Amino acid sequence: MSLPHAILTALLEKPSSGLELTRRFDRSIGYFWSATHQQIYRELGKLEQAGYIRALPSEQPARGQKKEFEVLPAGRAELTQWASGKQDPKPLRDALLLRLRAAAVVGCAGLDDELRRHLALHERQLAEYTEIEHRDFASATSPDDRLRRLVLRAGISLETFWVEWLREALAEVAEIDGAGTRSNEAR
Amino acid sequence: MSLPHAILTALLEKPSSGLELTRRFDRSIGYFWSATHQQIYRELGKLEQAGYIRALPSEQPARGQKKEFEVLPAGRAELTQWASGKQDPKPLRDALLLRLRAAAVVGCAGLDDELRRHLALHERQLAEYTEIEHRDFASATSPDDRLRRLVLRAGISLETFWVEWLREALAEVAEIDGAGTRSNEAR
DNA sequence: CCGAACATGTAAGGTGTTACATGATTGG
DNA sequence: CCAATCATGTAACACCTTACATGTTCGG
Repeated sequence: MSLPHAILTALLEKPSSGLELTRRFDRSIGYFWSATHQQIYRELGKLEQAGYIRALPSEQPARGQKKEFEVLPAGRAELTQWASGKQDPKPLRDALLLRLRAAAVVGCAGLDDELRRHLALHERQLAEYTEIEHRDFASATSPDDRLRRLVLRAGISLETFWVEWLREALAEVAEIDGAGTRSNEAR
Repeated sequence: MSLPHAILTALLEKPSSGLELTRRFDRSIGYFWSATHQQIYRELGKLEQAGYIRALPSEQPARGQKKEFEVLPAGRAELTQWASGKQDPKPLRDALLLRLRAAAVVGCAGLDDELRRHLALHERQLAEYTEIEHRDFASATSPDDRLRRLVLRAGISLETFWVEWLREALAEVAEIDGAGTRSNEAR
């Protein structure tokens, strides 16, 4: 049940419309909890019905019209309770690792291209995070900023992990393929 | 569409029954792709219908009777293709990071207990992985073993990341709380 | 007025989670 | 023979993903 709380957090930081939320979920919030606009609109409906948020009373609520939401006290209470509760970390689920394990069984043709592609993606993401840290958190002093920087650093460390591991993986696969080729030539 | 391929990989490594698969998904395979027995039985049914696997012809296929599966050539072909294809990495989704960001807005009461709890969990997982590496991969020479060790090392690096980051987070939260307490006392 | 971008939504299908149901085997 | 465990499933629900549908605003 994380998505509703992600939305509550976003709306507390700044009241927004569905599309604005979608954009923010493509940026800062999406760095650790992604969501599509369909998920967001559906969830906004539920949150409004539950009395956690309300539409800012402004224009007519017609289709195609912008509709901004703000968090009600009940929503803030719900978020506070959720954030301070218990929740076990979810086990890792990564398709690339799974594919590597599959490659150990069915052979790893063309695997290095995919590893290089992922490496490039993670390098780019790492560069983006690093730039954000320098630009927005050069001097983070308020508790809010310090917590947000802490979260950003988790992202940086994670991308750093992937970059390093993918380089190791490429070296390993190159050696395996090399050995395979040599033994093929030896026949 | 990763679960069916995870099952195909597992069955290629060793033909198994549903419950045996479940156990293996609690151990080695589950380290990077978890699944419950309900998911596994449902998926075994689909894979059998698709002609990717078949039940080993042995006893009567009655309810409550053990039923072992093996991979058919079509299943191996499907897995090979999937493993060598393209797939973008999924964006990170982590509830703890989200809760930290929420805490930046609604306050971080009781947060350090939760951080300490997660730290203990990740320390234990790291110890388990490290032990496996020493026990099973002290001298990994075959291509299979080297790939499997590579995957295991990803797990080790990830758990190491969490342990280090959680320690940093605890220090940060302690400072913030300390400052908060001091400013409360100052009133 | 028309196309592009903005803005909100519906529908369908796949995946994961939780709770429950049923039969077989084995140890006491 | 009874309880615990093994083993295989069903059902219902929540969640995520993809594709599609509809209306508004604004620039040319």
